[in-house]
Amino acid sequence: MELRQLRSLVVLSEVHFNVSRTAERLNLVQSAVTQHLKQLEAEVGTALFVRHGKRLIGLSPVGEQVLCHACEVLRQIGNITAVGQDHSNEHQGLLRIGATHTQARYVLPPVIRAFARAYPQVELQIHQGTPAQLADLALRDLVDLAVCTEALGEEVALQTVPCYRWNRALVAPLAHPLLEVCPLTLNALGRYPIITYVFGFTGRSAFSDAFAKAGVKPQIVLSAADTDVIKTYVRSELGVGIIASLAYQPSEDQDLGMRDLSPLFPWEVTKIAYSRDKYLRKYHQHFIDIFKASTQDLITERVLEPALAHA
Amino acid sequence: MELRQLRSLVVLSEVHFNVSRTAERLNLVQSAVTQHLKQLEAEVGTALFVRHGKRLIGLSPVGEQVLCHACEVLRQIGNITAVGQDHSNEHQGLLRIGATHTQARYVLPPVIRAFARAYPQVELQIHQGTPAQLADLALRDLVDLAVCTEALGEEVALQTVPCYRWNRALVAPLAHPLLEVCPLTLNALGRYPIITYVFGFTGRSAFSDAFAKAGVKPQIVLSAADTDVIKTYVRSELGVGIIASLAYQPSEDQDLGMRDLSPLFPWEVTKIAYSRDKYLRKYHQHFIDIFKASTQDLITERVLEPALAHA
DNA sequence: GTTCGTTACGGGCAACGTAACCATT
DNA sequence: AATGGTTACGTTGCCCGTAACGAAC
Repeated sequence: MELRQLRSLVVLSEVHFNVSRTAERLNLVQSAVTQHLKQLEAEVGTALFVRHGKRLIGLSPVGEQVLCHACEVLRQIGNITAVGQDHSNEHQGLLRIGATHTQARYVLPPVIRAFARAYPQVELQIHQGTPAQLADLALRDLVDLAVCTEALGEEVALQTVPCYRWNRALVAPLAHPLLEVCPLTLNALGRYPIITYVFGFTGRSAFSDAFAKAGVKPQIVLSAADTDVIKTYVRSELGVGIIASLAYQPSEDQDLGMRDLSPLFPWEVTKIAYSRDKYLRKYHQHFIDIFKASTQDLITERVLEPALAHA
Repeated sequence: MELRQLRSLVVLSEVHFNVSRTAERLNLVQSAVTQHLKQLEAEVGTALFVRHGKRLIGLSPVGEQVLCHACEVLRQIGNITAVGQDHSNEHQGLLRIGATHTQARYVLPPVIRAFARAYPQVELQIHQGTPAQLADLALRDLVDLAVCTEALGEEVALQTVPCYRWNRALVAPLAHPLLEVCPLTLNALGRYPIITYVFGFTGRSAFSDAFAKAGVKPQIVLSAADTDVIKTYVRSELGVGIIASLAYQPSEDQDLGMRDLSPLFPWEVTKIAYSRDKYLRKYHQHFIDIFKASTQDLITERVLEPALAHA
């Protein structure tokens, strides 16, 4: 058994079992990949693939298991090279971050800036996706670190590091009556059309639960995965927005009023997650530190103070 | 990076960094192993070994980490071949069991007999060791399954399957007064010289705790790792023996009297442990089933009934 | 002096690439 | 047709083994 055979298998599974594409990605010729797969099947002693004639369609049950172990092998091989680079080229490498739109747009910029200053030779990649996709990317080691609020808490194969707490804010056109209502309650919110995040995103389920518990049925006129989209529709007066308060930017959002909603909804915790059997390079760990330090400011400036004001 | 390089590294660490022995084990020549190690160091980019001149003495910190990942790689490679064999030669293979002497001598024989009948083509190996050694063997995948009562409960990298409960029995020459004392207490035991297991073996620490809690200081005249040794010295009247009750064999131990001690000591649980990231072949799992079923009888015949009698 | 590790060199295997041949859409 | 996969065959690279050298105990 050879590593190249496993590489062919793993890449094959990533390109929908197209042998030609697999060969391209590996800088090989198709026939070489065919050989690898053939040899692997011979060594394992069973068919690993489901075939339609000559075309490969998918994996047999045995193939699934083999793939799983093969991924782990390659990850560990990656870890070995990472250990090496960490001791020779400590400041050089690649950092692949997975994040939701909100994180990428409103939380990561200062973190990335600080990190890039500290590690100018580390190439940065930001991959966007839904929380569920991010968990998957982290598990398959297609990103190094996933920044995420939901959906990865229960995945045991992921190590999660809690980083900061946040809560929601109401945004509405400046003259909107909800900006003045006192006290502001879930009931009051329920009387206006609301624009907020789609399910699976940014604390949406806790959001809905809060309304359900209060016996209020909110009028969600629009859901979006993306705070910018929400703001856009708020500006066109489709409804009031409920967004993560850290996504309100005083400088750019002067035309929108903002009210902290932390008394009404539970706090959310944003974490950084990574695969448990992944070796974190020094700069990976440093990124986490920077992220935590930087978001500490977020908490003090944006979240804790308004929260205290309402307390 | 190639698998053979990692194999050389791992085997090297198993033979105290003797390159020649490594080569023998791998059916290679010394120079080949030297090459592998050299290439690996080159790829990792750092010294992996501590050297005294040309001799290899140990691993550098980086080497330790690399070794760790390399072991994992090889284990997963092993899992892949295991998956394959499980689907082609389901009934052929190797079963390496780690056990303490007591398990190997008194518990395993009927299990092994049943297993060997079911899988005549599976080669069996029994490795003996202390519980701590067994845990280590299982972690390093030098045994498939470790049968053990202690010392592996807290190791998170081991999966443990509880199998049966047992407790202790007093064994003494037939005329010994302790066989008649009623009620039998820890205090009474404390008045006679005792022979039992050494620390780290077969529930010895719970044994000592029981005495300590009762404020009794037992007179341990001899400790042994091995029930047979204990019985031998009991026969030569050096003291009374306290052994796992399942190690008393009515047919062969007619010259010794036996009294159940389960009211005096806590129950122990014997488990089967294996490395979490190990693929268990069908017959591995079947062995666990047979073990549990077979020891179920032990409980009914030897443990539960006397326990009820005393209840 | 013996055991052990490194280096140099040559032969043999096998991995890859080219190319011609099938299969599927 | 065109895209995708398999098989056959030749060449190159490199992996191992032999052997001579150098260290360490």
